[in-house]
Amino acid sequence: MHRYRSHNCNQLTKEHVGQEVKLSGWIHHTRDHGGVLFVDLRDHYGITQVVSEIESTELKEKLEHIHKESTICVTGVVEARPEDMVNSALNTGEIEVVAKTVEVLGESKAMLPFEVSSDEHVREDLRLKYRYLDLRRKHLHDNIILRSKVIQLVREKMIDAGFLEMQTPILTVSSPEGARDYLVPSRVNPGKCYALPQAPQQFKQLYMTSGFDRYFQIAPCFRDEDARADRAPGEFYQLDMEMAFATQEDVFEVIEKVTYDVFAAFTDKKVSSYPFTRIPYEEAMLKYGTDKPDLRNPLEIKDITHVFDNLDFKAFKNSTVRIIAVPDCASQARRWFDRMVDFATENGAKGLAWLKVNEDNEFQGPIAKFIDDSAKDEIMNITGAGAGYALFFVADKKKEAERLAGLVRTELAERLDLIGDDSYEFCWIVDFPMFEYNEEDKKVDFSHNPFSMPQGGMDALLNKNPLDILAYQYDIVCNGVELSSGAVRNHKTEVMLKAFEIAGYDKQVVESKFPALYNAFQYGAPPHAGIAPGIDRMVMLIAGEPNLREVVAFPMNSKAQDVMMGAPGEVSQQQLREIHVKFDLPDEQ
RNA sequence: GGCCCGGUAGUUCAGUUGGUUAGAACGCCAGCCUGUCACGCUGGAGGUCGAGGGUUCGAGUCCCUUCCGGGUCGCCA
Repeated sequence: MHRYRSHNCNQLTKEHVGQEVKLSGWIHHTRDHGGVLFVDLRDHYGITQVVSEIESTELKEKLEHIHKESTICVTGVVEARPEDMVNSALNTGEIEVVAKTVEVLGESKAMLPFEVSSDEHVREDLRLKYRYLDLRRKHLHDNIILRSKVIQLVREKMIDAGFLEMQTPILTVSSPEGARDYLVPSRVNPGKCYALPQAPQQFKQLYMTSGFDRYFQIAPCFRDEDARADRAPGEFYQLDMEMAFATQEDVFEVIEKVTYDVFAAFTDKKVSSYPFTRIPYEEAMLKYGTDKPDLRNPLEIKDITHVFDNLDFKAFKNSTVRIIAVPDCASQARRWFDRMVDFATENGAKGLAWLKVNEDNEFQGPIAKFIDDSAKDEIMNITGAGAGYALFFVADKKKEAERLAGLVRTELAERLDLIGDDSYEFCWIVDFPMFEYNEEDKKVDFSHNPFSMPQGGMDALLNKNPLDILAYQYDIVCNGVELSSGAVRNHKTEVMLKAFEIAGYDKQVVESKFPALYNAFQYGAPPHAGIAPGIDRMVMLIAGEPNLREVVAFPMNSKAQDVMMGAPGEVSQQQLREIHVKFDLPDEQ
């Protein structure tokens, strides 16, 4: 006979009636009716009802006093439930197990920190402290199962597409670009530190240079940055991939298929069919005011700067003017518009002008008097607005106007409930600028990844205004969430040196900061390109969760602490001496 | 580091203009109940109202400081 179980708690049906079985699991719930006692026995797979009848008083007494969430092992006989007692909510609802023996395997305290059997909202710090109890709860348990299945499918799809899963070092060197590193002091090299990788960026490029063709890895990445709902502090996972002899389109083709297949496999919602929409960065900033637009939002921003050139409206003079036309909105109360103005000013706008288009297609509202007939016609033309529309105007310096119009677009859609929740809308943002002007330092900087290939190559670097040069740099975005960025890499040392020179770094900096890539590329590098979509974010989107911690089994809190394990923790003086570390802490008060 | 929201029983929450002994539901404990599956019924235990200070005859409630949690900006692919 089996030591712990002959079946799991989601298995037994009418077919098993009459069999003697053994089940193990957690006491999910008990219902004591005096003469008869019901126990819902739960394991990873499901729930089975165990019954103790009046004839076995001793057994019933025993079961009655075992605390919920204890683990027990039950032997008994499967019996069919009467027709009208079938529980259709359970896969095992046709039967029940009449208990003969019960053994307590692991006892639980009487008072649980929170109810495991209910899905009632619980304070998050408590959930994190007792994560093993939280993970027993169906909702989170199912999310972690989903996560595992998503990763498994991603792996299968990548391998089907000819990719090899390969590892990269966890203890490596600090990368000077990007976020702060997690550092690990070296014992045998006093005064030196390893860094945990922010991404396996350089290693995957070295794999390509080493003659491998298609690499991928479900890669842990470490960044010492402050948390957000969609950004875990500390560590997270990426589907890191790279392809040799590949263009941007080659990467898109692989990733579009994998993301589509994975999302479609786990959701009933509509998933964008591929090829996904490509939106140049400049266009995204104009139409959506952001480089991670939510395409479920039907509103679009238009530029009407030129319309105000000939009008005597001082507030809009010498500004970039953007407009959002919202259908079926003119009926909103004055107070509703005032609240939108408040929203805009709270976010740094000087104001938010608005107009209504009335039944006769006339403008009504605070700034109507400044807009003459020809300007009105032009605005109606550009926006496609008609009766019942409300128009919102944002005027500022170009960058600020873009940002504010983007915020207003999102806020309008949310307040008017225009964002449907029945689809995953993917798009690529392409043609990111290679450089940007850093106002603070008064210099040209890389705007994203310094290893991206500039469009036009060396010729562009030599002959174009740096701020006009675009990069083969792209983001994949879903429902307003940035899943990843990627790029065609710069595999030519001379182009690399020139690009760094424009950003103010000389040859020596490149040689010393990126010795591996710089040296490797002098021995014949293949053109290569890649991307690294965030696994946690994908699962978060598929699970419909608002927050990354709902799809991570053991997440840290927003202060990058694991309150269950007590990480980060103190270490002994001996350990610190061995790694040659002394803390320099601010004086205690 | 800035801003916003929150912290009341084991849990989720309510708590009026500052006014009697701070409540409910679930959970827990005891008892009753032979068919429940959110079982039902009776009774009971359980509170530093996050902490400290202040105003007041009187503070869960008002003020100040501070701690903790979440969100967001800064930061960040």
